Amino acid sequence: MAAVRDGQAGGGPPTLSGGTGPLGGAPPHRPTLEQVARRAGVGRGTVSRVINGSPRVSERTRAAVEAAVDELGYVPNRVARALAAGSADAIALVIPEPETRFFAEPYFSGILHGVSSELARADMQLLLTLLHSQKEQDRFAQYAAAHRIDGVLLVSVHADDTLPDLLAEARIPAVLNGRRSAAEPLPYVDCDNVGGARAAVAHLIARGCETVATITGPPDMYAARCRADGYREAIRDAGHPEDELLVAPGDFTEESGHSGMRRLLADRPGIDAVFCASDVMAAGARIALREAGRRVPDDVALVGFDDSAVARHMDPPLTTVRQPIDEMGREMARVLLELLGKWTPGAAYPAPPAQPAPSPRPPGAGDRTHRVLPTELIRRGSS
Amino acid sequence: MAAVRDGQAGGGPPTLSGGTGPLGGAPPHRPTLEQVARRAGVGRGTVSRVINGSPRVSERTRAAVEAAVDELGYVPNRVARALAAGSADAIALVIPEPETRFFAEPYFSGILHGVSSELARADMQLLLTLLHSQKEQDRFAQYAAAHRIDGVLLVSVHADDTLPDLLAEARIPAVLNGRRSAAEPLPYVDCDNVGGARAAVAHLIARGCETVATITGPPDMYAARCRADGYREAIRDAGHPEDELLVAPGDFTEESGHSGMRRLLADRPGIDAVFCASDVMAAGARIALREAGRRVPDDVALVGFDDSAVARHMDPPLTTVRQPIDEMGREMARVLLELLGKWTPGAAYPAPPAQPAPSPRPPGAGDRTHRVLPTELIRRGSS
DNA sequence: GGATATTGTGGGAGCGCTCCCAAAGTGATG
DNA sequence: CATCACTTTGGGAGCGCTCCCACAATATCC
Repeated sequence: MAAVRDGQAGGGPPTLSGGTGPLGGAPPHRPTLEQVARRAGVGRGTVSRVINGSPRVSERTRAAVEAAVDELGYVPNRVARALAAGSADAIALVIPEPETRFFAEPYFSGILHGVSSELARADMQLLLTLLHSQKEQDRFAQYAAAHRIDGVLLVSVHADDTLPDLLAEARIPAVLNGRRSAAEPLPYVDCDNVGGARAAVAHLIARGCETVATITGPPDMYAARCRADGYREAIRDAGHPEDELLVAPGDFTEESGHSGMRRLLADRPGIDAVFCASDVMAAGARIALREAGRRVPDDVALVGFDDSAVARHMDPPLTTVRQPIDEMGREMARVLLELLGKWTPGAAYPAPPAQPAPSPRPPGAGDRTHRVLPTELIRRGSS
Repeated sequence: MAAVRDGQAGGGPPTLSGGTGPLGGAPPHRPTLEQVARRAGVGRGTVSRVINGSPRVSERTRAAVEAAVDELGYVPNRVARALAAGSADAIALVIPEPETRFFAEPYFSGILHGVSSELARADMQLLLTLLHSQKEQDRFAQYAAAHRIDGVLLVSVHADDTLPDLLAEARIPAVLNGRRSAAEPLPYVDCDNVGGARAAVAHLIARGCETVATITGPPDMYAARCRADGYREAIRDAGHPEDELLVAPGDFTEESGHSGMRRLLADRPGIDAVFCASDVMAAGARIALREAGRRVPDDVALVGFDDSAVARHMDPPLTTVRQPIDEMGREMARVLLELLGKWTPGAAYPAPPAQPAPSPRPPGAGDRTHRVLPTELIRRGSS
């Protein structure tokens, strides 16, 4: 203990390095809670109470402690806090390696942005974890449990992913971005893929297109299936004939969009519109159309999904379905925070002294942990 | 609110959701080092030595401990370890808010990927920190110092950024991606902007272009100035006349590429090639060219910089300069890890007794901490 | 006026680990 | 057979915080 004190006793307030000039001054000694307490002439517990905003502190004392905190430039050590409190004040955003392509999309940046800003409000830290191998993926739940993080945010979940279950088993709160199936038991935040696809196709039909095809995403992703479902619903709603040859399977890659389009052109030369389940596939399809000498949108109208960067830069710019990405990120963070008890939706309201019976949840919207956000059709030149 | 405590004791979703929770399995009990020690019939110190790979353990003991670790499924608690060891085993990748546009670029994903994979090798965690406001930016150094992280990686540094200096003052090891000036004192990893630009322009000249213009990036970014310098060098090397009207200022945005191109076309109608300091500006320039009825590359050849997503999707695809992004990320992580002494054991933490004569400025004369990686010209249809 | 609440406050007891020192064990040496 | 050098091991002493219990110091009541 004496050793600790030395660093400070030697030369005045530790964090006045601003006064002594850059790089020249005192050693970068970080004051501890104990030192703040001594300075303020109070006990450790009291300082702890003040910095945690406990109401059980007198005004006088609080002011004294705050002054000491300022003078010393005290910032609590999060590691110590985490150890003592048993919670890390950090959550991990987990991305399986194969999904890193995904990074380059505004999608990812939007999620990140939303998550980050919501987390900042709760003063929690964001850990980014790329799982490079299947082994890492399997071990992740175990590591996560080593108390370094309080919860997990999972993006780009596939139907056969086991990680969510591993996390559930390990009792680690997790929120998925998207769901694995219609009956996803875990908390998730998704967008209305069915509705978005439906709106896109309805738009094409309203525009006068007769033969509307689609290029789908990989069937092991629920979002892809939903988009295909939306397509079918819109076709049915319009009373158009259902034709399975108008449905080309893709896998969200540009290449699959290209080959899917070629297949469609070969099977059904008369198509005059295509709904692609992703913008990237639409870009591939656009190339195939150009190769086939079809003009967009005059010969074939094109609509994508995602509103990614390529959409705006295609020629003509691509009509597409936008997801409320930033909001999805925020929502994921909120759901997780709520799960952790770190965030109360109605925290601003006076505390409910006597809560009435469990408030009945609106049907469909289900519990607070299953959320589906609306999409929006962005019209551009391709349709 | 006592929500947190309530959650733990009361039986909410968080941790102690009950031994008889919904999933019914074993209670989520995390074994401690102490328990492993007991199980293996050894002392805590010995277990610690084993899990940290100390050589001072007999084979017999090591085997016994490892068996106990396996049986119990022991994973060290990183928080406790960080507190005891005084280092957090985590570094932060910091991104100022205005740069989030940057996210949507393969650039960012590449850096992230490189950083992440190198960090994983060193078993360090990656904290992603978006600084949403100037205030957050100013406070960051202080927070960072609160021992949650060992070092910082900074991307997209501007000439007038003070954060790097704040970090240096707080003695927090930091590595920049790019530099603020030719005389950057802090450790950095950059790519050869001058060489890349030079190669791009030389390529245009070799191709037979007579009047090569450029649209530059914002002058407050050193990278932008370097690219402009590279342009000038190549012009000079080829013996072409230097003409300041061939240099249009931009700011890396599409809009500035557009207006820059219009200005160039107005001032020097005869230009037959343009080197844009970023792909995004090239996209803007491309639009202006189309508006002016100039064909690419027949009338005007176009080259960009960055090899971003737009480059591949332009029509024609854009010739551009690629940076070894993934490798830059890796290199940043390596430099930081080296700075932290993660390669050599025995890192003295709080206040070394009497360190002989360490250079007072960690980022002093650097060879190992100042790295410039080569770029590569990617030829596509636009030139 | 004495008993009982109420509000503030100090500080002990950890959280799970690393660091380090002294003790125990081992073998070679004179 | 005592001595010394080395290896291996156990466990005390924290790291900086939160939690919580006891103990003031008032305030409230019959």
